[in-house]
Amino acid sequence: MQKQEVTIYDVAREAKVSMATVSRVVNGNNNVRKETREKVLAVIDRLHYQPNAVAQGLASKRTTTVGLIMPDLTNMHFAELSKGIDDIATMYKYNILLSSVGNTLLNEDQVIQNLLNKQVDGVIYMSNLMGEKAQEIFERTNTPVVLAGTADANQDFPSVTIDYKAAEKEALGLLLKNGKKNLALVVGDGKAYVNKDNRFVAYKDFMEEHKLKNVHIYEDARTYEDGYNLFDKIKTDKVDGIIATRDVVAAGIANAASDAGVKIPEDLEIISAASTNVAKIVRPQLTTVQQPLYDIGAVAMRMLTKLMNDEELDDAHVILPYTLKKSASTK
Amino acid sequence: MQKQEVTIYDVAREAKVSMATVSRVVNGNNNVRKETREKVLAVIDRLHYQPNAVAQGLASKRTTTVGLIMPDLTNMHFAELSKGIDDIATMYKYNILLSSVGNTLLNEDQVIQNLLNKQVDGVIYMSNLMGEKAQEIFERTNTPVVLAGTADANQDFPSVTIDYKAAEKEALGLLLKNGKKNLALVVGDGKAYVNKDNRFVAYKDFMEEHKLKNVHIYEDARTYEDGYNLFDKIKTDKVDGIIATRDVVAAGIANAASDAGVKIPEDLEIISAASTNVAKIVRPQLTTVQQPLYDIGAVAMRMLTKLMNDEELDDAHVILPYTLKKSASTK
DNA sequence: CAACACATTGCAACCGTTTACGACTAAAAA
DNA sequence: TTTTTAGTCGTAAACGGTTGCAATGTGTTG
Repeated sequence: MQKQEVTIYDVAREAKVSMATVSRVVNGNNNVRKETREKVLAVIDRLHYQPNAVAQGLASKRTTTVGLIMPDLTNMHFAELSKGIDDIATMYKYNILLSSVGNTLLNEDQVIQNLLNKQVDGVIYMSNLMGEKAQEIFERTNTPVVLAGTADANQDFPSVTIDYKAAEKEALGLLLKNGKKNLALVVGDGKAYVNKDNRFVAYKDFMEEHKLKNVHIYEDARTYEDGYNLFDKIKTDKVDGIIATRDVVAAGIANAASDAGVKIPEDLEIISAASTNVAKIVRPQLTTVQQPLYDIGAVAMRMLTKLMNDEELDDAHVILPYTLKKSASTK
Repeated sequence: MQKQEVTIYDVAREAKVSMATVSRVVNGNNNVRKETREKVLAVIDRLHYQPNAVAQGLASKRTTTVGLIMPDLTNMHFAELSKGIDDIATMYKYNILLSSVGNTLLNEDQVIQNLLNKQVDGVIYMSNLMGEKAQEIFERTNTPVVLAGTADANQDFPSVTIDYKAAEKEALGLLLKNGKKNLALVVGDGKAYVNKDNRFVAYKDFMEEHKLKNVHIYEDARTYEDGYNLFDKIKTDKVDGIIATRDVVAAGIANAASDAGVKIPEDLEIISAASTNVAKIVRPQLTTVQQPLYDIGAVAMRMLTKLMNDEELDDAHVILPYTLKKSASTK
């Protein structure tokens, strides 16, 4: 049951040097004579010595671990973000400690506190909406935090996003240009920063600006089924242009429309604000707002590495470009 | 820059007790008088004391962290597995340390070693094929390992799977019953345990058994585009029945077939061996082998908790039931 | 040859906990 | 009253490293 077979002390003894010296060669400190280094390395090799990262963490106060906070692993949006984060983290030799907070804010603060107790060197937060307690915890700690694909209303924390308002308006503009007047917004969590503080605002601005009266915002549409089932209401409301934030939802609406004999894009145009495989798979293929999710994650992680290294950030609020990619679900 | 504001020692001093006592109340040890406990808890509360999990880990040799090894976060297959794992891990108060090993085996052993150095209490492995070095490392350590959705040829490690051979044969049987004779297998990694040691074997058995001559195995089909592009070859080979292991690939084939005017299921039947949203979204909807991915992950994690707790496993090789769910892509 | 600079190494404190062990107290048993 | 017993609590040694500082040796310089 001996977990730690061989410690730094064993190596020191075998190599006839002090632990300090072994520690130095393990950490690539170059204040070591070449022959000594080689001698130590030989022993390390022979004994299969592996440093205990927990002990290193305690002594050095750095765990080379970053915490990731997200709502749902199986949501492609977060999966893509995570991939960008993971790749950069790996590149900089950080491990990722995962924490999904489900879809509710319940216990978010406990989850975060737990992460902090594990002494992560930094945190990437990509949940939709930061709760008050969470924010307090983040403000109290000096562990750096970067938001990826979301932001806080006060811009208190560094973040990486796209210009959600502009994207929303551009998408709405396309629908309007195509002659659609009864425009609707379909979102998941209405309280999410991206929705409440961006999409809703942009939508209302747009509607006012173009003197469009029929405001339709549908919330809590998260799954394919939600989208499929929502179609009835959409039809009743005579909506002819839709922007859905998740593409599985958009796909559900599109399929329901097709099944009901409604022609896309003639009678109904659909734009998805996310862009995953699904948008290509559903027929007609969806016009989408292409968010550079991978890049958002990667940039966020890169920023975090700087912060963990006590470097300054050139820009604490990076906004990456999006593109509106037209496809068959709009004219 | 003081990371640790308040330690157990501070609490001890303020509460006029020893560190040992504080430790006891923190860990819920009941050898503490009620009044003492309350006094200590009050101080903990007042000082916002949070235990340092790294120090706990070093002293107790348990990190309440498990390592997760998988190829790709953005592959729904692994995402679903992970969710099952994550939920159970959370339930048992474990955190997850993520390690994706890309699609190549390169450095897999380093990744694993790194995880082990961080003193994870256990590992869940769900990559397709365990490399030799990886296996050696796992055999040398006494950190428990459970395989989820895969297995090793020798059954050396506990695992949770479905009966891939039976599933394969049942699917092939359906195609044959529907009059298809030119049956093909489309897989991602041909060397993966699930394919090499199960699907290929079952396929060849089946073909022999039914005296079918035209063997078609297509490898390296991983993405929607791969599937779409593969269709040409499939057509040339006059294949009329397909089992694809990934549903995005199946969707690609289906869409390519539709675009080429090939009728599904009349001229071509398709079965997907995986079952995510995509199978429902593509038209015609795909007949799928429903793997209980979430459950596989959950059961694997549950087994791991037992192992980490030095409990015996009733069954080290759990096989969960699958179902063949017929839909529009087969008759 | 003395003085000094620099490279190399060891000493020992420290990181923040857990936990065996023993001490102490008060109540129960003899 | 004396001895047991059980319940509480403190002491101090781990856990496996890192790192500031001092010590040593070696070569350089005046």
